[in-house]
This record gives sequence, C-alpha cells and structure tokens, in this order.
Amino acid sequence: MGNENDSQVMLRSITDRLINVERQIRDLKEDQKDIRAEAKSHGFDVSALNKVVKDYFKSDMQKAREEEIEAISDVYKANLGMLGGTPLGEAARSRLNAMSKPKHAPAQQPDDADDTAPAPELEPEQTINAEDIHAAKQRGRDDALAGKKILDNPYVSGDPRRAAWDAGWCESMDSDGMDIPDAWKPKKKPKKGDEPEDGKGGEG
Amino acid sequence: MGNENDSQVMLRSITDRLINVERQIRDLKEDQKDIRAEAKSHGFDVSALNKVVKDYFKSDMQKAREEEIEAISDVYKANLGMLGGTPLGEAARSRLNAMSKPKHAPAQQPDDADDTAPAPELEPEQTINAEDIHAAKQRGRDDALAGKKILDNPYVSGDPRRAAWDAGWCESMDSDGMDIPDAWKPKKKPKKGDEPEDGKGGEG
Amino acid sequence: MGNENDSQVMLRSITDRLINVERQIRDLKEDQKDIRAEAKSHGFDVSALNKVVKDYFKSDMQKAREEEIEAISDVYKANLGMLGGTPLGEAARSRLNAMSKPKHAPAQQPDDADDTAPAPELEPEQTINAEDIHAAKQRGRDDALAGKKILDNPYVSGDPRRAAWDAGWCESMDSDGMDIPDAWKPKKKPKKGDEPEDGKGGEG
Amino acid sequence: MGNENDSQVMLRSITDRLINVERQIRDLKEDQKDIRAEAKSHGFDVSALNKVVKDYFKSDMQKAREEEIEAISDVYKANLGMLGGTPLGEAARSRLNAMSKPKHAPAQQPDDADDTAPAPELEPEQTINAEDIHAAKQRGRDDALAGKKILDNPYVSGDPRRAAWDAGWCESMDSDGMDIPDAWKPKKKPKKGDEPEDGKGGEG
DNA sequence: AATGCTCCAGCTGAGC
DNA sequence: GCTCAGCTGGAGCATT
Repeated sequence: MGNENDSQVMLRSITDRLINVERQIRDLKEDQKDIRAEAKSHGFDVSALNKVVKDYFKSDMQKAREEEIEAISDVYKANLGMLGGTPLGEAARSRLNAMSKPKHAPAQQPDDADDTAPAPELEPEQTINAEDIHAAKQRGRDDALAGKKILDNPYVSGDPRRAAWDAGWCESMDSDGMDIPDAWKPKKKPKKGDEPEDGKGGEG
Repeated sequence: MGNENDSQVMLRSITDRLINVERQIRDLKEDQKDIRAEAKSHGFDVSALNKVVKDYFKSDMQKAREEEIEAISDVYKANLGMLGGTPLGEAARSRLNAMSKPKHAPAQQPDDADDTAPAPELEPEQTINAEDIHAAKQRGRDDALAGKKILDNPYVSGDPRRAAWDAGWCESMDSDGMDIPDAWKPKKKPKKGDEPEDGKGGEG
Repeated sequence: MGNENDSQVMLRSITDRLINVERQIRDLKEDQKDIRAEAKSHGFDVSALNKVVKDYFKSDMQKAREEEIEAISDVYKANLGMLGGTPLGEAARSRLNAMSKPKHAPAQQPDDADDTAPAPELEPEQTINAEDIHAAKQRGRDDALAGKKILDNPYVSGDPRRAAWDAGWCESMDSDGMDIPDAWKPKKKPKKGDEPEDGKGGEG
Repeated sequence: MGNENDSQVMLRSITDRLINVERQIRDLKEDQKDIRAEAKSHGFDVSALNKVVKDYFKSDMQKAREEEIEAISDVYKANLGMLGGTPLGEAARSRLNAMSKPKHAPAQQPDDADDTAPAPELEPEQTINAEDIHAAKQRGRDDALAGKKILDNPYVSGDPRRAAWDAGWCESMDSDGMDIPDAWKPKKKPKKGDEPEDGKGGEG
C-alpha cells in the first residue's frame, strides 16, 4: 500500500517541474525583448547584436562547417557561372588552396607564372569588355591545368576579370574526368559544441 | 432565388483551388527530395547546393542587408574584444572605409603612416606574445585618432596583431563622445526582390 | 570628455545581458530535455505532457479562438461533404446553436419535431445504406428550413445518419441567398493572454 | 575524354532542376496568397479554411495519434485537477472506455449504479458549491473502484460535478499501485499517410 | 545514437 | 501606429 499512487505523484512532479521551467523560459524571453527594445532605442542594429550573441554560442566545428558550405557553394557557383562578377570568397580560396592537387600537372614553380603574362594590372581608365572577361576565364582554365593554385589569380581585387579567372580555374578542377573533385565534397559533420568558457579573444 | 447557394459554390471553389495548389506544392517538395537524394548519392554537398539555390533567389537588397549585418556585427565584436583573433571581414572593412570620418582629425595623408612605424612585417619565426598584441591594439587606437582608415591596417593577413589593430581602431571610432557612431547603426531596409531574370552572371 | 565611450559601455552592457539571458535559456532547455527523458523512461506519453503544459499557458481568448476555428472549419467541411461520417464537433454545435437564426422561418417549437418523424433510433442490427444517408441529409435540409436547430439532430451519436443530417442542415444555412452566413465568418481576434495565476481548477 | 566534365554537367543539371522546382513552388505560394486574399475578401475565415485543407491531407493514423494525445492529456489533466471544470473530451472517454479494466474489481452490472444514488440531475436553479464538487469527485473515485466505466458518469453535460466525477474516476485508475496505467501510455506510432484518393466522405 | 522531417513560434515586412 | 500574414530558424519527434 505504500507505493500506492506512485505514478500520480510522479505525474504531478513532472508536470510541475515542466511548468516551472517553462515559466522561467517565458520570463527570460520577455527580458530578451526588453533588452532588444532598449538597444534599438539607443540606435543599435538589433539584427547585428543577435548575430553577435548567436556567434558567441557557436562552436568552432559549427563555424568550420558553415565556412565549408560557403566555400563549396562558391565553387559550385563558379562552375555554374553564377558568381555574377563576385570573385571567390576567402573561405573558398583557402579551402581550394589547401586541398587541391587540381590535375595531373607536375609540381611547378609559382614563378613560372610570368612566362604566360607579365602582370595584368587594372588601369584607372581601362574598360573591360566581354572579350576580356572571356580571355580571363580561359586563362584561369589554362593556369589551373598548368598547375597554378587558386591563390595565383593574377587579377587584382575589384577587377571583373578576377572573378572570371576564378571561374575558369574552378572549371578545370573537374576536367580530368569522371569523379566529383574532392573540393566539391563535404568533409565531415560538426558536433554540437559546448558553451565557450571565455570567448573574449586574446589580445590580453 | 437565382443567387441561391452562392456562398456555398464559392466555398467549394476556394477549397478546391487551395487543395489543388497544396497538392502541387507537396508533389514538388517530393521532387526536391528526390533531386537532393540524387545529388547526395553523387557526392555533392547538399547544404552547399541549397545555398546556391537560395542565393539565386535572393534580391540584391537582401544581400546588401545581410552584408550590412555581418559588417556591423564585426564592428560590435571588435569593440567587445570578441573577434578572437579573426580580423574584420571584408564587408566590415569596406563599410567602415566608406562611411567613417572617425574623428575630428584633419585630413591627413596615408603616407604619414610610416612616421609612426616603418612596416611591421611578420617574420617567419617571429613569435607574437600578449604584449605585442596589446601594442598593436593601442596602435590601432592611435592610428584611428590620427585619421587613418580601417584599410590602413599595417599588419598582414595571418598576423594576429592584425585583428588587434582592427579592434583598437574600432574602439576609437566611438571615442569622441556620446552618440552611437554612424557605422554602428542600421542603414535602411531591403525590399522584397523579384525573381532574377538571368542570374547566370556576365562573363559572356 | 566624461561621456567618452558611452556607447561602448552600453554596447558591452547590452551584449553581456543578452548573452547571460541566452545562457540561462539554454540551460533551462537542457533541463526540459532531462525532465522529458525521465518522463518517457517512466512510461508517460511525452507529447501528451507537452500538451498539458502548453494548454496550461494558454489564455482563455486563445482557447476561444481555437474553438471558433474548429467550429467554423467543421461547418465548412459539412458544406463540402468532407466530414466523412464524423458528425459536427461540440464546438461547432454550440456555436451554430448560439448564433444562427438560419432562415426566415417563424419561431417554432422544438416539440414540432416529431410531427415529421417519430424518433429514428438506431437498431442493433440495422444496416444503413447510401439511400438512408441521403434521406437523412435531405431531412437535415428540411429541418433547417423548418427552423430546427442544429441540436435537434434526431439521430443518436454513432449513427452514420447523424453526420449526414448535420451536413444537410449546414447546407441550408446558406440557402437563403447571396451573402456569407454569419456562422461562416470569423468573430474577433484573441489577445495574447497572461500567465494563469492558478490553473489548477476548482474542485476544492 | 568523353566523360570529361561529367560532374560539371551533373552539377548544372541538378542546380537547374532545383531552381526550377523552387521557382514553381514560389509561384504556387503566390497563388495560395491570392486565393486566401480572395476568400478573406468574401468574408470567409481563412484560418478555418487552412484547417480544412490541412485536415484534408492528414492520414487516418495521424488523426488517430492526435486524438490519442488529446485523450491522454485529458486524463493527465484530470489527475492533476487541471480540467478546470471541463469534463473529459469525447476522445478520452472512448479511449478509457475501450481499454480500461480499471481495477481488481469483479465484473459488475452497470445497473448496480443506482444502488449508490438515484440519479443526480441538475435542477434549473440549483447551485453547486465546493462541497458538492468534492462529493462528486469522491463519488467518481468510488464508482471507479466499484468497477463503473467512465461512460457511467451520472452527471449531465453542463453540470460542474461532471468534470469532478471524471477527475475522481481517473484518479482511481492509478490507485492499485506501482505501475503506469495502460491508459496513460502512448500506444503506437502513426505512419506518414499518402494523399487521400477521395476525402469527400460517403453521404452519397 | 545519429539523421532527417515536420511542426511551431518568434520575427519581419506589409497593409489599414 | 498597430495589426496581420508570411517566413525563417529551431526544436521535437520519428526513424535507421
């Protein structure tokens, strides 16, 4: 008889605790709203603040995975001609640079670069036409086949030919055949990261 | 009496159309699943593909707003010491460069930079300690007050002092007083953009 | 110079508070997970528990609005022949009973009901065929036109003709013409309700 | 060389198809918006319409699972005294009636009910106080122990004692000891149902 | 245990 | 200015 009503007692215990926790969460969400309203009234960009907080709780693996997605999607866009004049992002560059042995090309010296072209600077008044873009893309393809790395893009930032060269280079990543290039594949999955002990960075 | 049952007829018309549309949507979502499964089986990174598609439908204003959030959150992080060794992103740099007249500083020549220090290169074997970081941050503050621009960061990419200088520079953005700096504020809201007519980019 | 860095201080204050609150919320969500896991391990139905908690925090107005949606959707289904053998729900009945003066019918006595038919009981072995269903629906239409109320459905619960009568009655709600019946329209909007002080009910 | 660029071709095929499907979905969602706006302008309750459509696509198993959750949560509420004057829902009644052999009680005749009390009708002007409620709840407990079924609730709908009797009856469901009553446990899982071939129901 | 799907709520942009 | 619907992101739930 002592264990009578055990499950009723447990039911009450569980629901009480659930309700209690839920109430606290709702209160805290109200607090959040208040803080955000205060921030907004002081002129802060609330979306940016939210991003700061969100990133604060992101684990390194999550960040790494996000960068990988960004990088691979850039490569896809390059191959699809969807970069729309935007060159590859930094994440894509470093990833491609790190992993790709793009071709059957022999190890080459970066110095060999200038045997093809001297150094295509963008002159102040220079106008770039479709033909230039096309040439830059072709040069990207050739350079990739010649063993150049993605970081060897000869065009400066801001030059529309830079994106075209990138696109051409990326295309050639795939040209040796049947299989998906490694740079196109996902690497590994992120794990759920614990809370940062101290995310304040280290400038001490 | 001729208009009898009008609302019933309309009810049926509306529900039939809603059900029909809903059915089509569900079918298309099934198609999506199939395509994604096919892509995955071929080794593609499905998340990256999703990002490509998503970006394809993003309007320019949406993209601009996202970049702005990224930029402002970087500035906030810099001021909070939360960059964690990561220097400002490109979006933040260009934004800060574009909008900030950080101080009451007179127009100065970027060339004046080297009156403070010659050119802090990162030597191969050089080790950076906390003191160096601190000095770099202080230098960032000073440079900002001296009218330097965010793009004048003297440290190269990869140098941990680069982030510290950025952080110091950003701090000084605020030092002239009471109000929120313009660079901290949201600018304007993006409007919902229509579908791209041709997003394939323009390399011809 | 005393107000120097005000916005920086405020930025830190806001982000610290936001991060702190966020951390507490995350901890509480972990607690929720633990409690639910415990409940599940004891054999409780976690979804049902969630519903209990959810309903606990629902305001009366929210509940009323939900009931209204349920009621109106039942009426719509009845008119569309989509009840599929299910009679109107209680909410729909009480709503229809409360608001509808369905027709130009004179005030009548519910007692008049039996002048049409004695009392259609469902006999144990009785089989209902499509013709019976059709007749019941027609009777529902007639009864509605005769001024009967939705609660005057002569068929007992469990009898398939009950749903048909409901459907017929609902159809006639609309037969007098052009406009949407009042019972088809939404009434008013619920407000966000505050937390219940004591929802334990009152059986003393 | 024939299979050169295979993965590029596939990439384009996949993204093109994904974009195409996505575009169709977006168009259909626009259509939905239009239809809903039209419905609203005609006075329909859009939320109720949405519910109609949603229910249309629900499988029988989904509906059954939802009813089960409703039923079990009602039982939980009854045990917690959270029904707040609302008697058990129909789903809960039928579930409890179907599955429960509540106790070690011998098979009894429902007719025995009236040996306890004649027939507690609710008189028009009768006022129910806390004591009555308490007595009704106790009677529910006793009746459960005596082998009465949940459907044997002697109080009529609308009588506040009805809910109290239900609550008492449910309490006794658990009184024989240690383990969770079967009626408290989830039964089985619903499967994802395919689209209904013809959901119009069968009134001929 | 891990993954994917579905649902929900909170947030954002539009409309009166 | 407030309210409302659409949407996106996250969390729960089911599955393998």
